Amino acid sequence: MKKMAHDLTPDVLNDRCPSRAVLNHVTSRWGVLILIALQDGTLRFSALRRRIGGVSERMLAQSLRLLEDDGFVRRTAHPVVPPHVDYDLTPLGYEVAAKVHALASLIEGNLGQIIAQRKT
Amino acid sequence: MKKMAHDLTPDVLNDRCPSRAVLNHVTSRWGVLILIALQDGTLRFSALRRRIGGVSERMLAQSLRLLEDDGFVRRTAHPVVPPHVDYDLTPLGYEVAAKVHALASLIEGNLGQIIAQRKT
DNA sequence: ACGGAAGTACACACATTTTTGTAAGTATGA
DNA sequence: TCATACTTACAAAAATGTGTGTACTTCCGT
Repeated sequence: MKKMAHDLTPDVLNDRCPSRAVLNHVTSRWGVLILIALQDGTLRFSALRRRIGGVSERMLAQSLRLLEDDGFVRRTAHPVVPPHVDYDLTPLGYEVAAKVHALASLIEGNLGQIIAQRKT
Repeated sequence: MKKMAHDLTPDVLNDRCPSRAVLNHVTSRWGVLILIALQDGTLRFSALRRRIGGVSERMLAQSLRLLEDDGFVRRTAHPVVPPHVDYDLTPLGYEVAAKVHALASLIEGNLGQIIAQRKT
């Protein structure tokens, strides 16, 4: 028995592979920025919102939950009023964030070039 | 003269920074996959479309143009009929693709864990 | 001291915007 | 007839924004 119906090794190029969804969470508009922001340490919801320019409460909450469900972000809620919730990266989340950050830095570092040759 | 009105160093966390747009092109649903697919070498439009599961002609063309404008992908059209167009990565595109690929591989490699702990 | 305003971490309903898909068209060779 | 590499118009789907509510606490002014 060697032949299986569907492939067992994850492949993002494959339409039906579940890795696609996870990749999308990580590379989503706000997901990327959340991971980068949390690299510097724990942040609470409101601080994260201030750190990431342009994000709405709705999208921040939504994106955080996806990353939490995937196991990249840890949520710690303190049972106090007014509410206090801390967010930080899991070990795996840290690895992912490092890759994302490397990508963002590369782009930031070459932004001049990129924009310069655009109008060519 | 030390104080400038707006910051000159790119920062993706800043709402108004142009690096945001470039990052979005690269991390877009199809942009990521195009870069990964082109890492293995030159591909023509139709081959790329077959390689990337689930992409429509429309989105492939659109995403390719964005990456081309940003200088990550090079387009080479041969003046023949029927049309023949080759796509490959620029040096900068190659660097970006490597980072993206590293990210995708990390996710693929940990997909088991990720899915396993989800239902917890 | 007392009323008022702002901050907190969201959820929810609703509106708008953005993204993506679909189908059709093109000129021609195999 | 099918494949090629797109473009364009139209339609559907998905993402995102906006405003409201919550149950309090702290800070502010008077």
